[in-house]
Amino acid sequence: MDSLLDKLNPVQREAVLHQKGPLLIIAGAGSGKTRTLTHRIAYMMTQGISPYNILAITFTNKAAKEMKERLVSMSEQGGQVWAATFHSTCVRILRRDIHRLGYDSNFVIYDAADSERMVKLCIRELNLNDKQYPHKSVLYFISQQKDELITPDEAERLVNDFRSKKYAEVYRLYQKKLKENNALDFDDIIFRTVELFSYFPDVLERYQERFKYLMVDEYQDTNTAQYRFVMLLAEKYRNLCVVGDDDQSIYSWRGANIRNILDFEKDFTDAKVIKLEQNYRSTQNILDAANRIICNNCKRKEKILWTDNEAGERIRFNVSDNEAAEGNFISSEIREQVKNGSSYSRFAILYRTNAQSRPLEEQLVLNGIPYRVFGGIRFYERKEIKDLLAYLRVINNPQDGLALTRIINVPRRGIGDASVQKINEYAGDNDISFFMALEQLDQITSLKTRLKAIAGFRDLIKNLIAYAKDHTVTEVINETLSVTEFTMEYALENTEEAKGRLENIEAFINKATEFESASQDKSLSAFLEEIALVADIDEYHEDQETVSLMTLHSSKGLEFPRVFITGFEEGVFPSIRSILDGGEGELEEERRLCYVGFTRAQEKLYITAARSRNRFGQTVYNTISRFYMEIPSNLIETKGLERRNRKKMETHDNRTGVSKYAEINKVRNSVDLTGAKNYIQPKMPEPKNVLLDYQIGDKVRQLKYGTGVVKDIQPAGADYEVTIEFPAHGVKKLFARLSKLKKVE
DNA sequence: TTACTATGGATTTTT
DNA sequence: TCCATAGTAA
Repeated sequence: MDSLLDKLNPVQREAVLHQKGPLLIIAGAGSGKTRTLTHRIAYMMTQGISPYNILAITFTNKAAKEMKERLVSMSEQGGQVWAATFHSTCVRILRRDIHRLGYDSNFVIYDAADSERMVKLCIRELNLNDKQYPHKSVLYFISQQKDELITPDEAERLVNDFRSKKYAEVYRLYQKKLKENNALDFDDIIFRTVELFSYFPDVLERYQERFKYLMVDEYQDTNTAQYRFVMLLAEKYRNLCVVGDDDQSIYSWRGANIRNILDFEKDFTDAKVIKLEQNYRSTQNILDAANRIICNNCKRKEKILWTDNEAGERIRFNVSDNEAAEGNFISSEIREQVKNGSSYSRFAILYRTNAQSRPLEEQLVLNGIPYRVFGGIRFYERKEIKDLLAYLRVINNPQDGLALTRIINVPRRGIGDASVQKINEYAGDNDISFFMALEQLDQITSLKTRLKAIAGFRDLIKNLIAYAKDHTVTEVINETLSVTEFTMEYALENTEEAKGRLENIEAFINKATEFESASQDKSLSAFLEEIALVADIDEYHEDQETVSLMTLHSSKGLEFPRVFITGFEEGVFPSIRSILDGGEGELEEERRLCYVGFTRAQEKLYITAARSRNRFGQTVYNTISRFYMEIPSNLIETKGLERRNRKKMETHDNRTGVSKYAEINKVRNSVDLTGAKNYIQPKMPEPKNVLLDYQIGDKVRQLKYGTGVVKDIQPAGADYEVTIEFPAHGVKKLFARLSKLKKVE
């Protein structure tokens, strides 16, 4: 028990010992926040507090998982603590009680793309013009309202002008449709839970009793809805500990309200406030620069990070002629250091926007540097995966009209918009769901020649639903793939892109298999739910031998020995929008983003800029980021800028410099980057054909399932599907290439 | 119904 | 430049 406290510094210890009543921990970057939180929970349990009464809320699955793992390693009861994201916590609460709000407890969760499709439908249905009412901004409006706990009725009352009224009208229709589809979007998950707590005190009380001790991580990122959720839960026992850093608030555009953390002491006048200011991550030079930059923001809680670490090297600032040269500089720097014994995984390349990754990737490819891009188009947002998921969603819940209309013509079966429209009309007239309309197809006389194709689709779905009743998720996926001939189009295409898609499908099947072996609840609905609530960054593992590329936003919470911050230019970082129409508020958020970026670096920080870069196909000339001027010159070593021009980058010079890179541009253009999002340069080229050193009847070993006997081997595209009977896990179908089967004697 | 061309818009995105 | 969308031809 004492050893728990021994591992902490005095301030951290103070936070751990304060167990009852409101507590605000301001945790600077790299100050051992997670350590403090987990120790606090572990210490609680030694003081006789039941793990059953503790709730720790995070924003990402990754943070929740990390916390759980640490707790398990620290305490026997650690595994019983409820540590989860806002969304998964609320989903669990809703599954139990949402029927009180008139929803069915097996509601589906819409992701961003589903919401977008739904908004488009609503705009069309209200006969609004997409030019005057762009779906993106309507979607943003709706999300904003929900973050602020504003219902459609209230929204309509709150706004005055005609256009905003229309926005509110779309919101109302959107909400109505979601309910008809028994669906919740991400914002609803929080909103409906707050509603549930507000309208049904008995439900609230049950959870207040259950969660007598609350902890909220990244509190600076909470929006109004999440704030209400926390306040309601904490109201009764007031054992609320929030942890955050106002300087790392970078999601205000997603509704995060920085005031939540700044006003905590007003919400709880008896709150204890603890500041963790000792940094264990970065060198003094990096910290000094970060401190100096963030000091330029006015609305913040005063704090100065310090460290016992050595001063370290100076920050390196490098200006190149164009973005190709920028990428090349980074690549040679990495190559040089790896040659001297460093490893790829020690490097991260950060940028403001995802679009910046491509020219960087090109240079990495040219230099043979293995890398991995995080974010961008997510795995579950890829077309082929979304299509396959839509099938699963329909099988799970045929009332899911959005999913149903997505796949009705995938792969092509000659059912176009016109037919869908007619079915929709019939469904609307008779007040039934799309699927019900399919059941009564014969009544829809207008369909004529298309009737047969549609009936075929309907029967296909019905068969799959029946099949799913007594088969596992993986089997259902395989069955779906085979009866729909889903992969046929891709297999025939035989392009790099199509190959990538097939690989994604394989990877998806593997995810399903993984799910089945890891999860308690192996049902299809549990699988879909898990998928709905994961992000790509959750997949980040330190052990991959690759350089990591990601946006500055995605990098929050991570650390790397060596960090490159790229595109350090006016209009790129800070972004053009924050300069043009943002006002000081948005610029301050950019500055916080810069602070986040700097504090990711442990040993060495590089900042790079390019004099010119391509923007939407046109060359633009940027000046150096204003943030550069905020770094004291003794902390930074600058290359590529004339001394007299340090304050202001030239605008028209150096067009000649481009020719220096003409050579490399030629090579660059010949590099095929299709599907290179997750490009990992293989050390040895992988064999095109899968060589199998086992046959039917052989005993093989697989990482997860152990040993089993091969029952069948079937070709599947460029791969083989191997059926194996495992004594401990039953019969599994695995892809040879991905499941790494080894023959055992 | 689909396959083509023209047009205009384009941050960040924990779930 | 890349992408989604709208309009048109077949």
